[in-house]
Amino acid sequence: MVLKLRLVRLLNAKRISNVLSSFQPCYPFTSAAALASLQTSPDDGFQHKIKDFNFSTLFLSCTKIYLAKCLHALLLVSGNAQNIFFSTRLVNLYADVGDIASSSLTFERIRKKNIFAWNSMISSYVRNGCIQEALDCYYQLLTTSNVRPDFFTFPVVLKACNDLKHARKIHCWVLKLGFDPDVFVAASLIHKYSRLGLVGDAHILFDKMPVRDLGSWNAMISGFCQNGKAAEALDVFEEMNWKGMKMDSVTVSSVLPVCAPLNDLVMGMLIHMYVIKHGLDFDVFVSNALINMYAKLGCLGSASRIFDQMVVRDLVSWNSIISAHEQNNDIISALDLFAEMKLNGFKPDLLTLVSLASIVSQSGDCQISRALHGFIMRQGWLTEDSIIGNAIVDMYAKLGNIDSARKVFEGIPVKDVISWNTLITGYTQNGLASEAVEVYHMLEGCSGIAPDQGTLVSILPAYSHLGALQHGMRIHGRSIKTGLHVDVFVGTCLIDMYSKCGKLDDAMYLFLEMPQRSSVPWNAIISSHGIHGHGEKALMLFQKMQDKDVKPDHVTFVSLLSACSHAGLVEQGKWCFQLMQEHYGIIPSLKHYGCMVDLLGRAGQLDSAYEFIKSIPVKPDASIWGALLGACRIHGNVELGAFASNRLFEVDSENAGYYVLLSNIYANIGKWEVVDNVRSLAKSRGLKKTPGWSSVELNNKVHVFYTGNRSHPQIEEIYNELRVLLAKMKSLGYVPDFSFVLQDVEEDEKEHILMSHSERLAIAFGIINTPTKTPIRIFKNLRVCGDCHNATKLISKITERELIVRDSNRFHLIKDGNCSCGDYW
DNA sequence: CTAGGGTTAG
Repeated sequence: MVLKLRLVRLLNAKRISNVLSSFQPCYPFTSAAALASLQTSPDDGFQHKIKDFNFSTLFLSCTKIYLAKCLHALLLVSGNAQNIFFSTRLVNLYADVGDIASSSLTFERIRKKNIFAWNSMISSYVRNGCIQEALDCYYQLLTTSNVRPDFFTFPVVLKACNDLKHARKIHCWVLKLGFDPDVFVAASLIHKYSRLGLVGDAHILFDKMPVRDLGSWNAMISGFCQNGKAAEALDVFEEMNWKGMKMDSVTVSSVLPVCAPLNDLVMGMLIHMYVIKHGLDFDVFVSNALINMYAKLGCLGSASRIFDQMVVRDLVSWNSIISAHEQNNDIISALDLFAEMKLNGFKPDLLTLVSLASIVSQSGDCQISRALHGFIMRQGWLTEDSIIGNAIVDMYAKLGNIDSARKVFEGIPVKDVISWNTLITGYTQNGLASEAVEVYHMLEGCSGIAPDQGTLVSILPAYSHLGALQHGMRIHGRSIKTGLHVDVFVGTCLIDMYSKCGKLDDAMYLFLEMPQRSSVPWNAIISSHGIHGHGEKALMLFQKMQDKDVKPDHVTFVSLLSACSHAGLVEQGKWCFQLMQEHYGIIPSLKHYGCMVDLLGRAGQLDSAYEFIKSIPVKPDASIWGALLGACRIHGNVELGAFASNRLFEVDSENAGYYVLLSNIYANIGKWEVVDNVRSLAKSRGLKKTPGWSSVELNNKVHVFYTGNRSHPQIEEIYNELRVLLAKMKSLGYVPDFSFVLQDVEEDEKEHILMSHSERLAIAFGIINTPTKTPIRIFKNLRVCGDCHNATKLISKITERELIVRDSNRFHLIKDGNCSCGDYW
């Protein structure tokens, strides 16, 4: 280093630039040392030599902070630091190498600041993202200096202001000073207005422009694109083409991002061809935009090809290709690319980590999730931006770690509507519907944030899950008020909500009213008919869907197969399963296989179900064996049930529900010792049976009843009602089915146990508290037992009420002593 | 010595 400094002094000034640019980053103290050395031992000859040197070329070679400082030192030493040209250039140089503090310090030291200096300072702040400082600097220019802003000032200041109030104020200044016709100023104003969504204002200015260069067209288009106004952007885009204006790389990279939201792959490909024809693919922005366009439209191959062909890649390119793989569910390649990115010397930024969080949640690795969270905290990104916080909330929620999700949510300094939506969805997806509702009420009550489309989509499934029709209808009303009911996703959630609350007719009415171009609403209405036991109707709807050329997806077939399974349509189910693979080329997932096992098993074809499992090309998971075990429970096949549960506990020994199923099988045939063994096995593994509960909605409040729990204030009344009903039921020929009592007790006791099932408490509560002959809707978290199913039928006859019971498995739509969704199994 | 319009996200 010392040697190098000596060199600096000995060489003539013209060589200095070469020496400076050869400095390596391993000399972090070079600039300070150079400054000290040059100041303490000034060499007259050297100073004399650099006095007349043209520093302009030196500015170009300074690309790092220490080089900028070095140059600053040389300017000081050579007595050039007071020169306003050089100081202004220094202001810009420091800003360009990212040292905004030195930049502003240099600016402060300029004694007589001219408009060049002011403009440079404001622009430096903007380039470094210091928006407030830029505006402050501008107002300082207006109020404290004798210098007047010029037409260079306004474009920069406009870039800094993000709200309408400021933009209008600037516009007034522009008019006052007569800069209106200047192309640059006008284009900046146009861009700002179109970006703020003021279509009209942007158009007025645009039409008034005497000369329009390509930049003005681009300003107009990009403003609309960034504001989400795709249609307006395309109008301008077409007009531009029509007027013979050739688009450049800026036009292309502004317009490409609107292809995906419009689902317009053709336009994307046309632009891509234009890009190739005009050689614009060497522009990094253009290639990045192309990668993102293809990735979002599901063409991962095209995205990868563009990435591979890129000569120069930046951080955005890497982020884009990683998120492309993440969005298209190729997490292995996404992780490989992440490693490759680091090998290429790129440091991950906030957006890399957002993609990574999503990858981790798909991979299901809880350990990595905590490491990722730690890394993000250490970077200080969590306090900087809500986006990364939201991504972490989502990640934890998807991994089932809802408590951590909640904690991170609480820590987000400025929560936006997506923070709330993510948490609500997290609770719903983890089966915690009432917590989701609680968070939704907090959002409505005290957050000051307006719910959006995403909020409705996140809260509606919670209400469907709780069977809370009145609440769900309130959301429906709300969506009509805000015009969101025409949204396909909101509409689909409403269909789901109405059908899960027993209102299949209303669900169908909504379905007929909404656009049916995508598979999403079809899947919802098919599954609605499925859970109501209307398998034939579900198949008819599927036929209609095909007639209308709507392409079914893997979800469609899950809905269809489970509809067939609930209605006992074995042959039709098999046909669907074949059609899915042969005609639509959909590779069955474990969900589809599970449905098939359920279909065969429910229908009593237990051996075929087992043979089917053996034919599955992938390793069966717990849900597959669980379906077989459930079928064995229905059909009382002890042997196969024991076999299935052994396989089951190999893959999942943590789910208490499966132990209950197994013990039920043995309880049914009176093998109480085995029942005890299974129960103590579950106990020794620390598992607790999920307590059964039922809920009923009354006056906008959800009342929850636990089996055998006597804590409700009206409990005496409820049991009285049940005793009266029991007597009437017996007179109609009711005989309790004790096979559903899984304890080894006396018959009297068994009768009482059946009567204390949570669904009966809820029904009795409903009967007491609602007008006669009105329908009652019950929701149960587990399956309704066969005895309760029969009892409910009789109660409906006695009370002349419609009883709608939804359990974790299906619907029981009971009226006049019959269940319109078919009988128990 | 100073200026407008561009790509990635939950």
